Amino acid sequence: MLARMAPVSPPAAFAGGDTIYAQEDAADFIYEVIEGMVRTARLGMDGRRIVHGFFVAGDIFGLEPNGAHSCSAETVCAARIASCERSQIERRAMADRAVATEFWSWLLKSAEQAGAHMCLLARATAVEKIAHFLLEMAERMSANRRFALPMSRYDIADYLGLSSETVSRAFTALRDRQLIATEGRSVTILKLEGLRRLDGLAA
Amino acid sequence: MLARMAPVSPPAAFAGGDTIYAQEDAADFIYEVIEGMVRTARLGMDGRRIVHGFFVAGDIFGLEPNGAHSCSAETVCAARIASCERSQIERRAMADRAVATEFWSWLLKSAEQAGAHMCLLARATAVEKIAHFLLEMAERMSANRRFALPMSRYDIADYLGLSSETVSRAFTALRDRQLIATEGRSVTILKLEGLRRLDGLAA
DNA sequence: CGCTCGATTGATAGTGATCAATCCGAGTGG
DNA sequence: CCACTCGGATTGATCACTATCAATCGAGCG
Repeated sequence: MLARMAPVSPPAAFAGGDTIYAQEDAADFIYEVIEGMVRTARLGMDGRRIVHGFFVAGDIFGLEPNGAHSCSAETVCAARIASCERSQIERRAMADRAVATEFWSWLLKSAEQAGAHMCLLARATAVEKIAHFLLEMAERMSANRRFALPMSRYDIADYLGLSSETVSRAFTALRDRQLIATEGRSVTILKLEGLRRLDGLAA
Repeated sequence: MLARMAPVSPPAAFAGGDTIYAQEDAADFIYEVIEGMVRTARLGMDGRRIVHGFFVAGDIFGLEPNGAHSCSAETVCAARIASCERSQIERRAMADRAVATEFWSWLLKSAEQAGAHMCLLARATAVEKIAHFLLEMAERMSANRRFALPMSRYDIADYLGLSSETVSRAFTALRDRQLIATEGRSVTILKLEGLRRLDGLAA
């Protein structure tokens, strides 16, 4: 929660597909998703896109080491985004011990998540990646069984290092195994345990 | 440099292959490599290993969000390792603004590196991964053209999400293209530009 | 000397990318 | 209102890349 740490601007409203900042833009602000979803992505020289992460309500993004963003950030669907000057955060972190602690633990947690994602990218099969992805999304969107994925198959593919066709096939494979049901972009988890068994990466 | 930030213990000497800490151990210390090389790795339930990173002289490792290590850390070759209580670091960071800034920028930089590695894992071919790996190692071991890789092909494979055989084949492919020369585990870069062209992931 | 481990190379199989066609829903303009 | 279009999703066919299985070779070591 950014507001606990620094004064935030009133949330700005975006439509789906809007660009919040572009690769190489100056990284002077930090953002928090109030509602909706945001993705951060990087484009390689050869046009290959990598989606670094999806951010939902309560998530913070836009913090980067150098002066410039290494990723672009776009809304996946209509969203409201609060922002805060980076210098403000830094000043507050220096002055207020609680803010510093919160920020520090947040940084560590995102490093941890990046590590888990690296495991997934390095070693999991397509179906395992999708199973993990669905469990991750269900948890982050705090949905029990049924939830709507706002992002396209292309977004999922670029997040998991797959092609969109393979993402489709993995969905149908899970559906054929009766682990999930799908209806457009909304997913119902039928057998949580079955998905968990496929997500065998966590130690 | 850990010593600038907190009192460190005198460096401990390890042989190659020693375990510094194991997965699930309590994460009460932070470490700095003084000499040699360390790898951090995670084992999945099914035995698949993922090497999260290699650390050389000057690198810090062992900092994790929860109380327990999610990775194990082992020496790749004989090494000297300094350590420091985590609580000490935290106390110093609270008290000294310069320490806090240094630590913070260090955290952000490692997040950035993790992001770059995710791109590599997600989208690069085997030869591209090896090309990038060699450039990364040449830079981090501050070697100009010729350097010895202390880690095995298995370590490299688990770092890049490949099999050891594929790593071997990628090395011979690069050798056949006259981009590198190899002699056991030591590598000579013959055409830096050729390798850079393969490493087309950075934006 | 024989052992084991790591590296390399070959042969084969499997997984996912790519090319291609179809289908569907939403938006658009006649 | 309906034909039209367009992007996303799905499925099929084929191909490329890498994993896997297997054999060999060499170095280090008891």
